[in-house]
Amino acid sequence: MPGNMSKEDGPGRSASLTFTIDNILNLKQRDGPRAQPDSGWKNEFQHRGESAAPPTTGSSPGTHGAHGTEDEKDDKRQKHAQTHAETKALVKKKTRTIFSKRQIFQLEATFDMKRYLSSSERACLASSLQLTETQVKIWFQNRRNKLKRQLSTDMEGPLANEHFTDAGKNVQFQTFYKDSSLMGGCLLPMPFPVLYPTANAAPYIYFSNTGKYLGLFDTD
Amino acid sequence: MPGNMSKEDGPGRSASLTFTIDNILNLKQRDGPRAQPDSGWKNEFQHRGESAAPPTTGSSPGTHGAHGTEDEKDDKRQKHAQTHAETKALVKKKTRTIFSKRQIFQLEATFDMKRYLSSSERACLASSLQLTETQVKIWFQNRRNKLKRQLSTDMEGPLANEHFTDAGKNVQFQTFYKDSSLMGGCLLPMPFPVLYPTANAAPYIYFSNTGKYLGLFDTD
DNA sequence: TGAAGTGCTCCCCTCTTGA
DNA sequence: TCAAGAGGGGAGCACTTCA
Repeated sequence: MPGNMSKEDGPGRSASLTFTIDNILNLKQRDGPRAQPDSGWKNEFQHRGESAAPPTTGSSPGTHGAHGTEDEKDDKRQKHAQTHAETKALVKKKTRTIFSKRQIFQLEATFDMKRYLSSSERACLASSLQLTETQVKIWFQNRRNKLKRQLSTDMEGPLANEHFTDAGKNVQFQTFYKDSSLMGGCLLPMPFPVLYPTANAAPYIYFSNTGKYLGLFDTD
Repeated sequence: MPGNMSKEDGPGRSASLTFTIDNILNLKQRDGPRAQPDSGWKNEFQHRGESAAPPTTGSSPGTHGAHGTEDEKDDKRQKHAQTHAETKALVKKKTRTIFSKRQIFQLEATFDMKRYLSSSERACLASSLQLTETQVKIWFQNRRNKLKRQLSTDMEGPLANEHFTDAGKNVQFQTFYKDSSLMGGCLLPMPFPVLYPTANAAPYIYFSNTGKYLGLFDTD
C-alpha cells in the first residue's frame, strides 16, 4: 500500500486505522476535531490561485460546544445516527452521518454558487454549519460527482459536462486577463501594480526582490 | 517506504529508480518528455480556483525537435552540461541543467508577475522556453524558496513574508468578492450570472442542476 | 549556486462500500 | 441514497544533495 492512506486531515477525524473505542465515543461528534490540520497551513507563501478571504483559518477551534441555535432537532437527529451505529457495531462500521436539512440547504446553495471552495471558504462554511472541514470537503466532492453523473446520464452528449459546469467562469473572468508578451503570449492576470514602476514607460523590468533592473532587449 | 516518490510527471523525466542508459542518452534532452502526464488532465470538472486560459494543455507534445531560434548557443551550453555529466558518470549523478540566459530572464520576469502558475500557464511558459513543465514547476518552487530565504534573512521581521509576497493580490481582487449571507457570511466571489434567475428579485434560489426552486425561509 | 531528489501533506478524481 | 473509505495523481513546502 504505497499511497498516503486517504489523508485524514486531522488527529481524530476519519482515522480508520488506529481508532479506538474512545475515538468513536468521544471524538466523532462533529465537535472535537474541528482543529485545523495545521491551523496556519502555509498561508504565507501558499496561494493556490484563489487568494480569497483573509486568514480566517483557525477560527477558535475548540470553543463551540454551545451551539444554541434554532435547529437543534436536526443536530439531534444527526447525533442519533452516530449513536445508533456505536451501539450496534462499536468497531469498524462506517458511520454514515445524516446531515440536517439546514446543513444540506446551505451546502447546496453554496454549491450552486461555487463548485469548489477555497480553504478559507471551506473553513468558514464548516464552522457555520457545525461540520468538520473534511465533511464539507467530502460533501463537495460527492456533490460534484453526483452532478457529473446526472449530467452524463440526463443529456447524453459528451460535451454536456464542460458546457454546464464552468461555462460562466471564463466568460466572467476573461476581462481580467491580458495577453502577455512575456511567457510567450500566454494568458496572464493583469500585472500587480506595485511591481513595475517603469514598465509602462520604458522597456525595463524591475525585479523587486533582487533590486535589479533589466532591459528587455539584450542589456546584460 | 510509503510516500509517492516525487511524482515524476512523465515516463522519462526524473525517474530516478528505473532509469537506463538509454534514458540518459536519449530522453534527458529537455525534448522527449514534454508530453503531459494525462494530457487531458481533468479540465472538465477540475478548476482549482484559477480558471485561467482555455485548455491549451497538451500543445503538440512530440513535435519540437527543430528549435531554430536565435539563442542556440545557450541551448548548446545547456546540452553541454548534460553531455559532460553523461561522460563522467553515466549512472546516478544528478544532472544539473544550466538554464540559458533567455530562459532565466523569462522565468524571472514571469515570477515577478506571479508567484504561482496555473497548469496552463506553466504549459505555455514551458513550451515557449523549450523546457519541460516539471522544470518550470521546480524552478518556480525553488524560486519561491529562494525569495523566502532572502526575505527572512534580509529584513529580520517575521511579518516580512506576508508583507511582500502577496500583499497586492487581495488588494486587487477584493473588489470581486462580496459578503454572502449564505455560508455564514464568508467571502464569496460574485455569483455567476446564469445561475440565479430570480435571486435578485425574490427570496428564492434556483438549483439549476436539479431544476428545483427553494425558498430561503422555511419552505420545504 | 541552484536544479533536482526526497519525504510529507493537501486536494481532487474515480470507484466502492454499507448504514 | 449518500457520507465516507481506498487508491492514485498532481502540486506545494522544507530540506538536502552535488555538479
